[in-house]
Amino acid sequence: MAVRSDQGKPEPLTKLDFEALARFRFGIRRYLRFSEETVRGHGVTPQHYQLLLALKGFPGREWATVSELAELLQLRHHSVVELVNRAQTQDLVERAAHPTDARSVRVLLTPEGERVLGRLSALHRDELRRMGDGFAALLAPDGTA
Amino acid sequence: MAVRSDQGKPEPLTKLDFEALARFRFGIRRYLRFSEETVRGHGVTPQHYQLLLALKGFPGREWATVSELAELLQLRHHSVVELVNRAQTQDLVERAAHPTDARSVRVLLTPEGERVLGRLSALHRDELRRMGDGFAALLAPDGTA
DNA sequence: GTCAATGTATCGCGTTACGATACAAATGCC
DNA sequence: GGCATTTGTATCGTAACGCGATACATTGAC
Repeated sequence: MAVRSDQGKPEPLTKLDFEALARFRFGIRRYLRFSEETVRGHGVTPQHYQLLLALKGFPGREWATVSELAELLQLRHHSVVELVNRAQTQDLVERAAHPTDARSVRVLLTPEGERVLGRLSALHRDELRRMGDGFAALLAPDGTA
Repeated sequence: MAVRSDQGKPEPLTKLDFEALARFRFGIRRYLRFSEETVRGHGVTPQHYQLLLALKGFPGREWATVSELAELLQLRHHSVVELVNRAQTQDLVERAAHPTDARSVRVLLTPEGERVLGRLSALHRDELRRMGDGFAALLAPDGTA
């Protein structure tokens, strides 16, 4: 992979390194593209799907606070607020009082959100299995996998 | 993973399935977030970096046509046109005549684009090695990896 | 030479994430 | 218990970006 160890000043990348990075990026873009077209075909935006998935996929519970979602979705707090607003008008999620902290808000799925997420997640699971090994190969940045 | 085989009508996903999908998505978001902050810190947008990388990472050559880029970046043709326009004003890429097809355009890196890409790609390579196994584990959708 | 197919470019638009800002509740300190 | 600091959520204006619709040039088939 043309790397020494883990120093700050790296030696130049080889053509193969660039190709591997590009392949990896392409794999991600392709998956996200599949996801986008799939979810839009079901009437929701990619952001909505990610929101629903983050809620249902939260370890141990089925809801999350705005701050937690900001971390999971890697967005700013107020971007999540807006996203939740939008999803709420679509009847995909709802807000509820936090049991112990009156500042926080519990964001949780509506039955409709649950239904949509179920359908979409199944399609994503299938696609991931389809990509499966191909995706894993992308992770070998020296192109030898 | 709670799957039968590969039929169209899937059985419902388990909590673990949802968690795995959410983890996978989180991993992607995290990587893209790292990428965005890194490249912006060097004065380019994420789209610019992806464009440069697609050019330099093209197997066998160091340039690509607009159509090829549209496929690699998973964008519409005209979105790529606009992206190339923007990158061109930043002196990151340039257009050149296609040798055999007068309709096509060769998009290639400028020396400046080459420099920027080299620096940024090294950082991405390092980050990927850092995430390395963690990312691979995300790919096991049943959470057992 | 005509015509469909291909490749690139332009324009206007809607969405979305952001920074700046504001407000409410909780926490720590004395 | 009062008060400052921190934490959590929300609002507003803005800029970037990808897209659909559209236009134009070149190629290739016949």
